[in-house]
Amino acid sequence: MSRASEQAYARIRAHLLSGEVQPNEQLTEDRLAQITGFSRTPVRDAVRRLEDELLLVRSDTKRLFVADWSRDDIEEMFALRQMLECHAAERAAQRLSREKITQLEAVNHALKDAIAQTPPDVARFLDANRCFHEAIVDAADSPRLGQMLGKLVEAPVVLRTARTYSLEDLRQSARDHDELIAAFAARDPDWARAVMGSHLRRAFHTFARSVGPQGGGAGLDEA
Amino acid sequence: MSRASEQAYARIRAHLLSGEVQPNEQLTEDRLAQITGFSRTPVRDAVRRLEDELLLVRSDTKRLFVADWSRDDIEEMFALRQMLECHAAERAAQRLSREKITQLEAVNHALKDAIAQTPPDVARFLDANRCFHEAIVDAADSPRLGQMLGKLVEAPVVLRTARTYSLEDLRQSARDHDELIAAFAARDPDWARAVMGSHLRRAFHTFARSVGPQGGGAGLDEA
DNA sequence: CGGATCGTTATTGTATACAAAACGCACCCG
DNA sequence: CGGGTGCGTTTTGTATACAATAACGATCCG
Repeated sequence: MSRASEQAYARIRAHLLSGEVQPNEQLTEDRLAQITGFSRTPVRDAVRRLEDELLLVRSDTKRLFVADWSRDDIEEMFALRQMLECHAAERAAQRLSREKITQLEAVNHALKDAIAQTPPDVARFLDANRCFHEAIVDAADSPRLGQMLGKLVEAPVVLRTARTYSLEDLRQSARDHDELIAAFAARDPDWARAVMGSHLRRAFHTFARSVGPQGGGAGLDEA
Repeated sequence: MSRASEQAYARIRAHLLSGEVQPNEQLTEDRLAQITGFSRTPVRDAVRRLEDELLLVRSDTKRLFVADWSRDDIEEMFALRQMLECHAAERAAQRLSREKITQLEAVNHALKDAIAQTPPDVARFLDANRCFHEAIVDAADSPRLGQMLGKLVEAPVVLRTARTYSLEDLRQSARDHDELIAAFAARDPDWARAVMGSHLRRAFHTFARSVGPQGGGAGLDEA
């Protein structure tokens, strides 16, 4: 989309993730238009996308609310991501060129650098991590798969999860990436799939441990 | 969405599937507004959805075109559908109530009736088939999974595929459904997944056989 | 006092006019 | 003759006004 629509999307999204709004809180298109500074037209566009990503939901009568992610929702999200990204890893193993594999190595090197800082540079870690996973999905060469994963990874939980990583978690991630690269270099789809599976499953448990076993919305229980 | 937006979506979709337009043909929002009789606002809404379903695509400069589904695209679509719907079957096996299973039996009974006609009532078969699969996805109780599968199944290819079924293909589908029901009744997720896998994979090969081994767009080579 | 109904207000949906951007073509210059 | 540049046209993007619908509250009746 173009300028206004895109910016409106980014601002509303930031607003939602910032924690300034509560799950189940009602929003109006007018209010969002005020916040973003654009008219309702591009705002409605942005809202459509955010609905699609399930950051916003509409009531049965079209009123707009901040989504509330239950624990079940989050589990579901992780499960789907795992399924799709394992598939991506499998396909990537069959398609990645030497060149691309070298690039992955570079990205993971940057990721390790971010970890090696004291304290670890989590922002850079996240950035490199995202880049690494995106490259794999891209190599899978499946537009629809990419689209689906895009939405899943965009989910708010992923962002919030980051800071719950311990240093050891971060290091294990880097090791997983190394092994993924080895699987790619060996052109072994099964191996790649398996490594990706354990990589993501561990991420889920790390998350699950950090938020505790209780259900309910994930929007407020922090700080 | 509401009336105009929804109707615009339905009409444009019908227009695309009717074959009156060619793959890669350019469309304008204005033209679609004329065709549907609504203003551009709801049309743009509808177009967004159709873009999301990949029936329409935009060029790098935002111009609108009828999507061209290559053979690779179709294979990809089937592969993703298989992956997701196997997952759904697995989850459904763990969740379906006796009651729901009974309903599935009824639906499949209707499906068999449609086949038993001479000639087979393909429209009714398709309807019952869709209903059957939707019930399973619904029972999987995973909103995002449902959303993803919705888009995939909406794809045009599925509709066009129907008429390439032979009577024997239709009967085999009914048998697959029976076995799925058996797997559900036994609460055996692995069994359900396996049956769903072969069910959908066969559908793919039926399709692939009917359109032949060549690549290229799937929009015109019929009649 | 409980509950339904109607009128008011808040919110979303649609149409239209206008702005911005992209395409195509002709023209000009090397 | 080739290529780039400018201008008119086409197409998409945005703002605004208005229409339709849903929520809320007050009033009236039982």
